[in-house]
Amino acid sequence: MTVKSFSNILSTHDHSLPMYQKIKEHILEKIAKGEWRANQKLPSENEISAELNISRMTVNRAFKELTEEGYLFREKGAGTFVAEPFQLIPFFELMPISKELAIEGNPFSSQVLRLEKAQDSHKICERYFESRDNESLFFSEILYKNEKTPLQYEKRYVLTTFAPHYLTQAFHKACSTVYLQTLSPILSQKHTLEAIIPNKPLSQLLEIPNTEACFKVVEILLIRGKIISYAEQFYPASRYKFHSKI
Amino acid sequence: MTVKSFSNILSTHDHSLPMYQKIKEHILEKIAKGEWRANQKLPSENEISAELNISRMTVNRAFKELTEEGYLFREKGAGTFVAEPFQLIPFFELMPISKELAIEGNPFSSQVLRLEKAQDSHKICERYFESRDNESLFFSEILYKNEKTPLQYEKRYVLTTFAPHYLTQAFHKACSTVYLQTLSPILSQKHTLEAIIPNKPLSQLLEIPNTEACFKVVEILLIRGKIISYAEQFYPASRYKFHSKI
DNA sequence: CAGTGGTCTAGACCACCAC
DNA sequence: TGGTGGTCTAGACCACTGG
Repeated sequence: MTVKSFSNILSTHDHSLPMYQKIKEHILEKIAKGEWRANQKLPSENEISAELNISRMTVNRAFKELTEEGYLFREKGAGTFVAEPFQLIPFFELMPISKELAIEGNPFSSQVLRLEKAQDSHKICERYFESRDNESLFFSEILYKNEKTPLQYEKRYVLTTFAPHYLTQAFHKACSTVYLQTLSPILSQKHTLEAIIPNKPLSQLLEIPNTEACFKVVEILLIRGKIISYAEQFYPASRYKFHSKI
Repeated sequence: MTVKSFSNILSTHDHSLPMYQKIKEHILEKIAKGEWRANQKLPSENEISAELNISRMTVNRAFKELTEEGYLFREKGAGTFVAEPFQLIPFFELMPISKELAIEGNPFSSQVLRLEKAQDSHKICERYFESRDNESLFFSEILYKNEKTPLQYEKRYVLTTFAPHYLTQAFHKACSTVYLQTLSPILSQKHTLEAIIPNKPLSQLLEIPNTEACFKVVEILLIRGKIISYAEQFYPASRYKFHSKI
């Protein structure tokens, strides 16, 4: 790649934008115009820094950011390449139930059905916590309502060591998810979304006919990869829809 | 801030991790432990680089990345501070079915059940296209399979003016969504996700017992706000789960 | 004013890759 | 083996902030 692809970049003495920004925009323009196509190799950091008479670190910053933004990909020892154009992938947000109702300004109430030390913690640890230790667990069953309409039934296990005061909570202002999130700033989480047909007790709890489906959300909370809570949440599908963002 | 907050970082000669990573983790740990709280000021880049006897650029990279990740915020001329803990809102991606199977390296086949000019376009325009004009529409019914297992049933209406060659497509390599996306670079889209219990014809098509729920996705494709396609897609819930990307 | 972060330089060493 | 990107250094100048 000996072609001078960057020579028409504005002079180094134009300080309206930082140099790495100018490089980024120049590259994006080439890609947008189709001048550089997917999987095509870009000039190396050394070539560009030599051509523009700037430091390699500056070129590196431009390349690194464009890579993080998904426009390029890099291979150690090989080079930097134009990435495949990406598609708009729609996604659905899932907010904690209390947060969601609060945002919409709806009243929120919770009915604690059970809140106790778990009996069969050994089995639960093995099944849901990926742990062979018999760790001590709390168990809760909560029904969250919008005004008087059930919106979510949740059963949850929590490590007692993580949330020692869990049993004293009323979950009046915040749902269990939000409560646990406040306990640690470094909580991470995984969710799985399924669709199910509720069994009879569940449909009675949620006050829906058993001809109606439910969303089932499995929520796993982790700290540095260790599971500290496992929950299953059920939403009546008639009262809950996901709308895509983007 | 004269306290030596970083002195217990592993020696510079430990090359198991890049230095900026070690700094990042050290900072995250302090935040996690509550040692540094929200809005608290961190030592400056200069202080840390002096204390650890490393370059300021290395500290800068750690700070910059933690800021991009939302853990810190910075103010020019003032300093670097711990950010408010943020809530992780999980979201679920919905990829076009052919793209999803391609990524997972699965075989993909499609069975076109119907592909024709729509009969009752006037009603359809009014109901789904927010249009009182009687615009000409194509109609398709397609069953997408992974190997021989049905994965998605889709019915779709498309403006004939947008996709004049729609009837000649076989949808062997790309599903209808991807085909339509290739026709215009400025397509936007809206999706709605519901859970339903399938009726008998649908459960037969998808080859599932009628005790099993389905995801129903409504996909609306638009160009500059004008709807050009309306589709309903049904996924058997037993064969399809959404996993959150945080 | 002194200190801060934002940017940039002109080198350097390394692991990795293609040849 | 020579080129690539990943990382790091020891300086530097600037605009901006706070006291």
